[in-house]
Amino acid sequence: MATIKLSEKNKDFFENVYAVVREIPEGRVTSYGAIAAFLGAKRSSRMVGWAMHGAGSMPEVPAHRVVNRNGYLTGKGHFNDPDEMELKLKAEGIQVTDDRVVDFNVVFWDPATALSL
DNA sequence: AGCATGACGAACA
DNA sequence: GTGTTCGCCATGC
Repeated sequence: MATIKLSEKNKDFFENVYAVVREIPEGRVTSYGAIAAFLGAKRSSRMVGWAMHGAGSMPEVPAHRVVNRNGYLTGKGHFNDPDEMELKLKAEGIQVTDDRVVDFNVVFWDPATALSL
């Protein structure tokens, strides 16, 4: 169990990330960079990934819908079960081949376009 | 306090 | 188009 100590400052960033991820509709995916950019920290895509790491304790955060800009399921190994990510995506109608989202450009969901600040 | 790492991304060769 | 390097910034040792 990872004891996540959320400092007030980080809490804000983490919650922003979670809020965006929660808005990802089923059958769609987005990228760490897109979320980071939407939050105004486009160069901190790594922090988004770190936020997802904490999201493991956040059941309501569909982290499986977040992949890298290449459409690869880079974070699959961080789930409880590595296959869980691919499985969930397929269950939502997203085709996954060789750990990569098929038609990534089509199912891609851009928070900057779908959401408003 | 300093060094190494990381669910990434963009730039460069 | 592929491979390598740097930047980003929080976390862990």
